[in-house]
Amino acid sequence: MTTLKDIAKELGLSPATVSRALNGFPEVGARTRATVEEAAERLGYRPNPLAKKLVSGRSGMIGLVLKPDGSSQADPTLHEIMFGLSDQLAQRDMDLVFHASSSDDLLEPYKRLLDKNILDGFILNAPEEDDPRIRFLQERDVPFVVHGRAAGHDYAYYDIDNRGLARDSVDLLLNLGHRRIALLNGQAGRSYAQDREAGYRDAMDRAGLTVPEFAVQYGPANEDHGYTKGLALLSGRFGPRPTAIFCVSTPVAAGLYRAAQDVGLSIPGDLSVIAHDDAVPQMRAVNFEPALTVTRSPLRDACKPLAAKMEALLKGAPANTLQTLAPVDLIARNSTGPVPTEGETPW
Amino acid sequence: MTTLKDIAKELGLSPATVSRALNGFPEVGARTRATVEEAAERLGYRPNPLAKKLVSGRSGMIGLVLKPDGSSQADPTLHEIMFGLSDQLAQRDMDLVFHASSSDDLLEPYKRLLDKNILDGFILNAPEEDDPRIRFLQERDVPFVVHGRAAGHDYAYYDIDNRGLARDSVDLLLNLGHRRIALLNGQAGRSYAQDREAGYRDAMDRAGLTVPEFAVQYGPANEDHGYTKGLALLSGRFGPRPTAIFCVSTPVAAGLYRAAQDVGLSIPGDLSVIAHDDAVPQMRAVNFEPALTVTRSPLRDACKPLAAKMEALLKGAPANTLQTLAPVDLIARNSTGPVPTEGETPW
DNA sequence: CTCAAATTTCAAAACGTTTTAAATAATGCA
DNA sequence: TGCATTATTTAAAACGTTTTGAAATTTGAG
Repeated sequence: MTTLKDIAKELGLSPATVSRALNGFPEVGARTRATVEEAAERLGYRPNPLAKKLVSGRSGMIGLVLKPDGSSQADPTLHEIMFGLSDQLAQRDMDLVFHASSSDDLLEPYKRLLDKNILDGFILNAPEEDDPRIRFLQERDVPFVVHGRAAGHDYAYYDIDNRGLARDSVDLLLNLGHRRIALLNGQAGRSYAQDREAGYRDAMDRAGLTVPEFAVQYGPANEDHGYTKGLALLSGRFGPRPTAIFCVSTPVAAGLYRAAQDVGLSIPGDLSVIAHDDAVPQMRAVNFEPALTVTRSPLRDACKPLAAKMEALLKGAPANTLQTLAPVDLIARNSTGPVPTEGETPW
Repeated sequence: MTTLKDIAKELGLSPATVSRALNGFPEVGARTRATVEEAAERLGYRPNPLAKKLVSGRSGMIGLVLKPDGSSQADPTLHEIMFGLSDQLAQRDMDLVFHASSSDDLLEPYKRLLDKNILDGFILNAPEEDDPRIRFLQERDVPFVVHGRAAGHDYAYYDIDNRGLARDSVDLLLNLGHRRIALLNGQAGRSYAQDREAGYRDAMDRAGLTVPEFAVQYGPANEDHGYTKGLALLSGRFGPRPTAIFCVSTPVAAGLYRAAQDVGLSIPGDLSVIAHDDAVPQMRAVNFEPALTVTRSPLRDACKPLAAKMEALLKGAPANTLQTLAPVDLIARNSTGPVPTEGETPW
């Protein structure tokens, strides 16, 4: 391993000059710089990041803690985030230190990693209302960026406009004449679920429609949940069945499709379905039969801003200037249609 | 942040003594040690790992590079490995640095991480025959442990006895009277696929049975592959259909179940199915209908030995003493039964 | 008590870099 | 030419630890 000193000795220069030459400082002579660069290349010099970080106080390592809790198991969204994030961080010369927390103390893995004293910051996902992780990191003054955003956010985040997309989705259904519109939501505590519910209620309110309690169902955003809760809604057990359902994710919609088939309802003839699409590769909305109408925002798209915000944060940008709320496109396909005539009466 | 020097100053000792006291060196007085430990506790001292590693040359970071290639659709096995590995490494005070290689140069991410000069070693998965990654790491003298094992292995690895489990599976089918036994294999290049095929052929050979070319089908070990290739085998297009099929994974078996249903064949009446089970939580062999007969070795079980081997390797153990080939259990359930009378003639 | 041996502690160097403050060399201007 | 600037380079300190070799202290035997 050739070090800075080796180069300095080789050229009869001081380590300081070599350091500056290689780091593009302005006060180094053009000739000197050229010589140094040539020597560095020739000797195959690779700076030792530990040494660099020791003095700069930065390690270039960003932590990501995920909990392998039963429901989020094999979650394709986690997959998507991890791969995308790793890629985007790498492009900014940072690395992803991944930790799976098996402990059920949420904070334990953060404490452990912080104690090791080697991370520059964290990326959090799936925040909840009044999230203890956020409080903890703020208390300790550790830089972090959140994917998503909970109420009263005074930190760096990237989120999509969940409230807006829900409003848009419901508006589309309202314009098609639907009145009995249900929501197959995500887990109750999650802020994205709360925001989408708020948007849903905004639109329903504005249309003067009341929302019976059973019309909003919570659960993990997977196919099983879509199937069982979809079946329950369509069975008519709660009263007249909805003519349109807004699903919190495409897997939920897939479950709902199955439920509709089992009950003998056609889409979009008897039931309109719209969903939010995270655009994970293995569940493509276009491949649904009929093709699924969605609001679409690829999870991958979140990774770049998350990495960029982390970079900015570490460079000293104040957290409250690093907040993004991204708008979402609505893509109309074939799973939404006019309300069936017998369904025009509201709940 | 309190440092070693802070403690030294606080107690009127030298940093050297404090260091030794905290690291359990024998030559430090009992009283001194007690005082130091007390002070360290009181001041909330956390050693700076960068500094430590700078002098020791170790970082405690282990790299894992995965390629998000299209076919590995949200691969639950990757998920399982990542979570398990992170956990096991953490227990040994190491951390997982995860990198998703989007580049199609296999070696690029390894080079990049090595150039950063911060990793102690790598964990590789899914080796192929004459794997370029292995050659590369051996050339550079970088410690690594392989999950799986390719031919001519002179490195540290943990693998299951793929050849043996395939042999056992086929033997079970042979004992039930089956003669036309097919293999739905994984991707052709992968060493685990080659080993299982070898075991399959061992057993068939020993029974004096010839294996027609179409009886072994390759592809990604997912449900789609199981369905399409299963359908092809069961269609009779290649000749008399197999009466038993050995599947390389439970998702493949799930696809095959669907195919059998579509063709109108009952399991195990018309078709016996056996699979290897990685025991990922979202595809449980007991929940198959009928419950799936499998050879079972949880992926999770691989993580502990992998982490342990890495630890040993870094402590200086020679790689060829760190090779494990784990035996696999066969669990008979309800998807295997006696050969149907019309199926007793071999291919 | 005394002296050698054993135990404990210390000062300083080392790891590979960056940064500060000071020194030297080069340039410009009168 | 001489002096003040400016441009370039250097030596040394710093980051927080471990380790080496020496020094100081304690212990034990005679």
